[in-house]
Amino acid sequence: MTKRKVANLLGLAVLAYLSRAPMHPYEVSKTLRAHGDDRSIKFTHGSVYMVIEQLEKAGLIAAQETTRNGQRPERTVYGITPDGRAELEDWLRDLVGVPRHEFPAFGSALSLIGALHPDVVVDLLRQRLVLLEEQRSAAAALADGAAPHPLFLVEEAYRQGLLEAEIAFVHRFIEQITDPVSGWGPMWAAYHQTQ
Amino acid sequence: MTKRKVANLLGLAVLAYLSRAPMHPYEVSKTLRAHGDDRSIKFTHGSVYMVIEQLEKAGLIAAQETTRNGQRPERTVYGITPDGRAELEDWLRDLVGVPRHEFPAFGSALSLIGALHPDVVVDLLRQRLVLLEEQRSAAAALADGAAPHPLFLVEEAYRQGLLEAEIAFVHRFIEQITDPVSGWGPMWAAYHQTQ
DNA sequence: TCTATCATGTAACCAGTTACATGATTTT
DNA sequence: AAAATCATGTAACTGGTTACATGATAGA
Repeated sequence: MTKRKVANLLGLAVLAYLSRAPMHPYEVSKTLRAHGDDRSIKFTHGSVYMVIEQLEKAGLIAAQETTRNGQRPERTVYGITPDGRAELEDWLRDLVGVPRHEFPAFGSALSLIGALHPDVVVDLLRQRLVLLEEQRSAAAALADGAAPHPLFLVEEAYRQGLLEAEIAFVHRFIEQITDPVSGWGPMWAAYHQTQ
Repeated sequence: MTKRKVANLLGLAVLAYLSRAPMHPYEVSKTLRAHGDDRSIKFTHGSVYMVIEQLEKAGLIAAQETTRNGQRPERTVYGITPDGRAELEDWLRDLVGVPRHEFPAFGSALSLIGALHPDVVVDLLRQRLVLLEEQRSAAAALADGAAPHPLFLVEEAYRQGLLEAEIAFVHRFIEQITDPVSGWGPMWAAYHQTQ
């Protein structure tokens, strides 16, 4: 895959929204937030302006008109271009069709966890479990609240799957450390001393 | 949590390594790669230099000596400071103890997937499954290759858990779309026409 | 009417990636 | 001895975040 002009996934979301109707940046920002896209895509007010600028430079969107409402700053309305539509389709296909290596923070922490004493690790994992289970409840509540169609919650379902997997993993990990007969705790603690 | 001076997780890894022994940047880079930390932490040659500079500015590490070997460029050896040790401990505790919201790319794509036709989505999901299952085999092979202690593979175990969850999710999703009696396909396709 | 919040955008700063530079060592 | 790769670092570019600016509207 030849590197995309605009890499930021926020750009994809903007393309998706502009493919329905032209909008000005602030409106895009509002709409994204209103639709709860901030749960699945990281963005701030500022980054929306930035990415729109990039998309325009790349020819994927184009300014359509500039209006002014009283003394408010001018608003430029952008629309998607044919290239933009093609990019939207291609990009989405790629993301769905081919999994990419990711770097979840908890994974990074796990790879360095030897630097902590096993006793404190167990405490922390228990604390994490509590918080994860809270998230699970919150997610369940969300799933109950009626959505227009479950397709709108598919991203939530995915998240929940990951959440369950993490909970299960943390449970297993705690047991591996604390198992009275074959637990890693003692060896780990001894190794930890040597630093 | 008051914002960390150095946010990049690569900085955490560098602190962890320097807490065992002082090193010069290139050596850090090599060691990280040799230990396979590039599976859990994203970094390049260049970013190691950058993050070391940041850590030094923040007082978490300090230059210890500058040596020179023939005509090669000078090497500056860095060691961790007491502040650095404290930060390492605190940061790791935080990462393990409290889960943070993340933004996996597949999740982002799912939130926008309505922009694709359901038929192509099903194809893409099937393709994804194939690739995910390849990853699963590769991971299993890795787990068999003898590690000094399973603790060194704990990050892999975590990854595998997530992988299984994703595979299960994709299976379910395909069925939800294609189920002959209550599948979302037709409604989705109709909606998709309207654009 | 004063204050808070919304609407809208710009500018400055900082972090991260990529490309480049150059001597040393190893391979062919 | 030429070519490739390793060892080591710097510099330039680009992307993203944060902070700021300012008029409009709504609530107390």
